[in-house]
Amino acid sequence: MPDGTIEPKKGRKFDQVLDGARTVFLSDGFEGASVDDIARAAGVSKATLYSYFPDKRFLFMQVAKTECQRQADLAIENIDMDAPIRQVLHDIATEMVDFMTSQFGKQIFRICVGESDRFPELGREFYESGPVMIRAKLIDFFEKGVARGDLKIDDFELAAEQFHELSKADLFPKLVFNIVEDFTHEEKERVVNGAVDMFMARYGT
Amino acid sequence: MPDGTIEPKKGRKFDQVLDGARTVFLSDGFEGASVDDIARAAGVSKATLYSYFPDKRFLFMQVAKTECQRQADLAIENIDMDAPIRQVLHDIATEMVDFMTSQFGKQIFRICVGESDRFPELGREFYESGPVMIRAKLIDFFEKGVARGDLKIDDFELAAEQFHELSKADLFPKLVFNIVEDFTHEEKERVVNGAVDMFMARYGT
DNA sequence: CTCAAAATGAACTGGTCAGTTTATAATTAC
DNA sequence: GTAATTATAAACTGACCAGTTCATTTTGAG
Repeated sequence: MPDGTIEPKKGRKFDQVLDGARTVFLSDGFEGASVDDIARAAGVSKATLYSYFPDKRFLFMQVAKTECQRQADLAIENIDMDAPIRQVLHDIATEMVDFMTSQFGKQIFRICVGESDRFPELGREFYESGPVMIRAKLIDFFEKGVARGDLKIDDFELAAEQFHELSKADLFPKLVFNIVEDFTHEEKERVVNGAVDMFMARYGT
Repeated sequence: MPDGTIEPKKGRKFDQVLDGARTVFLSDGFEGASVDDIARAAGVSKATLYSYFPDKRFLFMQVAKTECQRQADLAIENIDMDAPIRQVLHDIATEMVDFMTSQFGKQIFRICVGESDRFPELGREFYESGPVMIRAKLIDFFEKGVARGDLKIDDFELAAEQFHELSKADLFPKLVFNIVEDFTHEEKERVVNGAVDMFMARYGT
């Protein structure tokens, strides 16, 4: 029992399979990805893959969960919560837009929406580890703002969801319906600043 | 040439096929729906179906387009554009929420998002006949509001997209990720009123 | 009634894919 | 160095599905 290294999750090739799966799922979607493709991309035999994961769905869930966690960890801690309020709002909105427009953000959303009817845990799982987390962070910040006297908010949950939606205005539909591939910095700024202006007009003191 | 009746679109069973297709696509999605199922639901042989439509995608596009048109026609003309501005905004937001939460609205969105990667015309088609139409209507109304002195707006497009997004706050994610099936009138009112309040705080005079 | 156009059903083609099996080879542990 | 664990390749099962074909029946117009 060599406990010198941190216990590897499941076996030598576990992460290798997960990596291959992430690549293929992200580029082909859930239905579009074949298990043979995933095994090939992972550099692993199909039999090995099936020795780690009971089926394709489970494998996909694992990929989605892992990746969401990774993204959430990355995104949160480069915002200075003590900067002036408009600055903080601007930065948060920018983070959200950047995530949404990233390859991963776009694809994971597309897949979760497309499959969450035939595959309900998936939608729930994503909702819990995405939107719910974001909302919690926003509410935290709003509470500070109210305490400081910068904001006046009655329904915190609604305010958080409003800010979230505002940050995606115009960009989001164009993205999910494949009207455009990506946005310039200026296009993003227009929406982000619009969101901040609107939010402060409503909830600023 | 009996022109007494309005020219039937293509043949006796055209609409019958379309109806069956709508039913099956809406309940099973695009990939999930089999052409055999559709033919069965339409009460038509597969050969007949293929004599009307070249392939499954074309059939789906036809269903989506027809249904969007139908919904758009229905929704638009029961709003009194000359009522007080908050009233009009409230009514428009309510229409949008009702559409979004309808079986058709939910499913067509889910399918278009899920398939628009492998099937790009679909996304574009839906965007043009959905969000773009809504935005145009909103901008029309905003222009009237500005002329009347009720509103002050610089970026009309952005304002329209913002109002659209605000009207879906909180409700939309819960729907597409299958957290809830439907909303009460009160739940909808909370969001709709929140959208109107926010919009007027920013753009009201 | 007649005949052509439209519709039927059932079989068939060619393809894809998830998941299993098996005999063999590589790794690792002791 | 040997035995046990883990991985491999490749073939295979069973199922599903889009789209075609064709011999037969139904429909409807004149």
